[in-house]
Amino acid sequence: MKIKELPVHFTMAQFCEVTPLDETNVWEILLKRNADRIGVKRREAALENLQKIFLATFRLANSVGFREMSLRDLCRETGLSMGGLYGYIESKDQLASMIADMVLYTTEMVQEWFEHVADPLDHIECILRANIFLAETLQPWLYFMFLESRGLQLEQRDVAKTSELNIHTHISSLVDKLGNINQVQGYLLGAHCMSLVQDWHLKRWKFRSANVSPDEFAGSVVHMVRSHIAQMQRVTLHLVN
Amino acid sequence: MKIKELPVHFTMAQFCEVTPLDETNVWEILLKRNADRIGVKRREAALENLQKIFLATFRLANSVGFREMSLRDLCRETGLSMGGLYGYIESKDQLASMIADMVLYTTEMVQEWFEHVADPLDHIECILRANIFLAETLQPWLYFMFLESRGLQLEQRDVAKTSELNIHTHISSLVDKLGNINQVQGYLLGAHCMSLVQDWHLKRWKFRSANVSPDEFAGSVVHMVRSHIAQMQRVTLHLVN
DNA sequence: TTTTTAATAGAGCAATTGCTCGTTTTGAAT
DNA sequence: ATTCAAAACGAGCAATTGCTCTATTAAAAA
Repeated sequence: MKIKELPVHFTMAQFCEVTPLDETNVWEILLKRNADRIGVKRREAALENLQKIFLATFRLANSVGFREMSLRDLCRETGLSMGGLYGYIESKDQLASMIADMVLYTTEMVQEWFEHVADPLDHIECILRANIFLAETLQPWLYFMFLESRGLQLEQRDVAKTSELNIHTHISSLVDKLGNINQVQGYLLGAHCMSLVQDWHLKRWKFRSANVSPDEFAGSVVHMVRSHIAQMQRVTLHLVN
Repeated sequence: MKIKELPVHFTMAQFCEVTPLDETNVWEILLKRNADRIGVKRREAALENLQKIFLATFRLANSVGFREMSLRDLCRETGLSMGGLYGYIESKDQLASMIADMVLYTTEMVQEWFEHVADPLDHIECILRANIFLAETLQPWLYFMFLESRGLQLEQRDVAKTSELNIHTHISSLVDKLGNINQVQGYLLGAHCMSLVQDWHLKRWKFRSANVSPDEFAGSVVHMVRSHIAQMQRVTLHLVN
């Protein structure tokens, strides 16, 4: 099945079938995109250690913060030594940059997947679902970016902001296509969409303890957005008549 | 005018009139709640320096992060010396704790203000508006708490989480009162409300550059929530008939 | 097995951190 | 003007940080 064949109300399971981003090939992509900077050349060992390093980074940084995580903590957690670690990263900052790069790469990828969907409302639904389901796979990456982007070097600093604005304005422009909805309303709807979608990776602790599934969550978000748009159109029509 | 006399659709201006939390007495509250820990006894000087210290902390911490803000940076920014600074704080951690305490104090305060509102839908609207307008005054405090709570000592660590869960479950219980809406839907609606409200202080940069006013934002959020609830009730009724 | 290369180990370095404490300055009461 | 506690100062301390570099081990090639 290809992405183009997905139904509008696609589920998490259906999304996972078509996305080239599962938990195994994330590390292959990571290695490929940073091959020149990684000293270790033995592929299998490199993949295994990269996974160790990044999972440990997420565990530490997402619980106490990236800056307060020392590289000695990271060594203890991965089982590597200081020298071993530096075979995979150039510096602590560059470790964060690699995460930023992956997030930018994957989110831009998803953005293009649904350009063929003609109906604006359906298109919005696809974007919402895709971003929620993507966040299910990449939660630690996205969570890291949201909370640590301030601490990154200038280059990667605005990655999160510009990525957010891209999707935001994309949704707003789709709302515009519907007609009968003014620009401020469209802008705010875009903002609300971003907020609702990000909630899934920002508050993962809450939804996990409440046993909410990604499909339930996505369904609720889609329902809320569609209700809001329908109500706005109803009000506008009423004013016109 | 008292809080009980506020209309349901109260504006930012009306809210500011009745709230005992403006930008001047925030510092008096802060001083009062930490009087025993603050060495300096001359009230005027203390108020002025406290303001300097906390505004500088927000400026630095909210742009590069609390942990990466050194106390020497803070001294440069406030004009105080290392020793002078330590007349107002016991430690760097305790500086963060004072912020956590203020946030907890103010958010719990607001929570009680609208208990008299009988209609559940109106009650929800009041909570939404109040939290958005409160975030207009206390934006740097709330933003700090959201982004730095991981770095706090165990005591204050869960302040943000429990505070969020309190309001969340409060809203969900109000939705329950409406009847005809199942528990999962009610839970998710509560989550969406929290997400939409927090968006106002988390993405202040976005709304400022788009010139969105707090009243416009609150109106949009309220409209979205009411539309969603109305639509859920409509669907339920349709199924019943 | 021997040789050679790739990968890891971890003590050590310079810089920075939060914090202290003896000294100096300030400002109100005498 | 004199006094004296309250407040501010800032050099200095121990601890920790990111990072380097040589010694050592593991793996691959001969």
